[in-house]
Amino acid sequence: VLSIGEFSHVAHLTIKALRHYHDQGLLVPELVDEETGYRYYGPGSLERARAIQALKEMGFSLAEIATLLAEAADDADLGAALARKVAQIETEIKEQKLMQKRIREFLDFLKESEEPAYAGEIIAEEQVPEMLVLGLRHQGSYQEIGRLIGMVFRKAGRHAAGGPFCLYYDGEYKEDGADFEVCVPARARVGIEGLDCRTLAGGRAFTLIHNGSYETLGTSYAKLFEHLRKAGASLELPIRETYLKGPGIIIRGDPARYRTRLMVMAKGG
Amino acid sequence: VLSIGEFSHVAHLTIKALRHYHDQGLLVPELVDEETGYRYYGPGSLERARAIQALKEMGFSLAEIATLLAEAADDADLGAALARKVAQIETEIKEQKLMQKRIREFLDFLKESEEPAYAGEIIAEEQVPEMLVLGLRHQGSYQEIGRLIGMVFRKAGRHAAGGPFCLYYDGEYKEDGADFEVCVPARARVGIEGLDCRTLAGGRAFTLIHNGSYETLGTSYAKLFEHLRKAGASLELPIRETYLKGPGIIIRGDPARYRTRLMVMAKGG
DNA sequence: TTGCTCCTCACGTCACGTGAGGTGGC
DNA sequence: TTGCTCCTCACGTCACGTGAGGTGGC
Repeated sequence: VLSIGEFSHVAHLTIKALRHYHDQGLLVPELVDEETGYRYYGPGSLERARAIQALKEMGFSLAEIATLLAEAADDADLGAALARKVAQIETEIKEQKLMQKRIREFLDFLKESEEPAYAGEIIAEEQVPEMLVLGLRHQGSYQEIGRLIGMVFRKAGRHAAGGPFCLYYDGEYKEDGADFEVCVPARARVGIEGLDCRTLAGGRAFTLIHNGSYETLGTSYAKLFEHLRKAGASLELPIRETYLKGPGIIIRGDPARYRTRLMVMAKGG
Repeated sequence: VLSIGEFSHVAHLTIKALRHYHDQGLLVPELVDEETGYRYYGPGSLERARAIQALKEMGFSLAEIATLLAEAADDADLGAALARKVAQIETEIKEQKLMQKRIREFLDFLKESEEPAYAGEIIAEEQVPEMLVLGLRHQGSYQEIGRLIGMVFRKAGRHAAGGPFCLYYDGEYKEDGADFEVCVPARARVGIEGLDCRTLAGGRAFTLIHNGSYETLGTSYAKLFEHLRKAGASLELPIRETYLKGPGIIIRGDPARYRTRLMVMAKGG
């Protein structure tokens, strides 16, 4: 017979674990000194300890192990419980994989919508090329844009090739019933249920980077339109608003740090 | 502002969970009535609740979520933590798969060593066919057989095609330094490090099923040898002992239920 | 008064690890 | 006496669930 410390070495179990198993009645020492309370273990204990370890390495809890060891008369009786455990682990793995999928999709989204380096709040005139996009047109409130962006990204999945933007088809600001379209650049022409895949025409455009909260967008638009008028051009709808850095999906960033690119196409550009 | 019950509905979180998040400082109500202690939640709480849920579905603990929400200024700041979490989940999945593998291997072993239906303790004379086996020869004590069987099965893996048996090359019983070989039937001729793959010759054999503990094997052998002598045959080494039902790997079955097939080949059979 | 919503303890879960504080024999 | 091995509490972990017992306004 061995003291708990000695047995701990041969069984590869900590003293704390052995005491715990004793408390649980899972592995009772062969002898307990009544005076000192010292536990003593024999070869039978070692055999049982091995069985416990083997079942633990198969993912069973101590309570499960206790009932298994109590009810099974030999190895063959374990079959059903083992098969069930494999299935149970399988569903756990599926949950883990689902978590990974959620994270990976979000990481993809972060990568796509990474903010490119931009100069300050200068008004620029440029020739923009045409672009393949996936769009979702909607009549409603601007409040819904965040939700719609999420939806478009989810539907587009791997086909999304950049950050989201929005096209405004109204000539004026509308609280309700605004007509707009949430878009993402597309990698290739694909057919996706609920999304419209098409080419956005390019042309002569005026752009401005707006820094800060959406509530102050008006001022920036005013500047842009004024510039347009001075240049003798008139705008062609829709207006394009690209969310370089917006409120985020999980964490609402500081509105002061939002960056939005406003773009209007010059008519007959 | 909403009471905890109302907020619980819109946020899809139980009241208990909301109170817990409050205790942890993770989601503090926007207003707490000092007299009644009633909690009241506003739209800001909803946004934070969504963030918490999103991160929970990605596998983060409440403590992790608290630090993430405290330290990240926007979505992009989550990137590193998310990547780490994917890796962490990956190692967890690997552990789960290892558990499944252990269980499956054991289930395979159970299936292979399933006890075929046998009549009682009759002595039979039969022609046995030759058999392809994987063997591990060893000099030592019979005590080691259990361990060696495990080793042979582990090495043979998928190539094992049936239950284990043992060949005894000594003409007598030996406590120490016995010469024996632990074998399993093989599916096909393969080369496995440490195992000898070869064909066991068939021939005229006498077999007897021994029921019960190994300690009483002697009596059964005596019967078998006597029968052999009466039949005018002499035995050819090695003797073959097949463990139809033995002590098991995890659970030591009742020795009274062990079943062992003893087989001796008749010389010049 | 009954019913409903809310509140605050306090305990349980799982498999031990981490002390604290104490003992008996070499 | 010191050191070593052993002992028994008791608390912490994680994210709540499950009561118990009580309150204030409709």
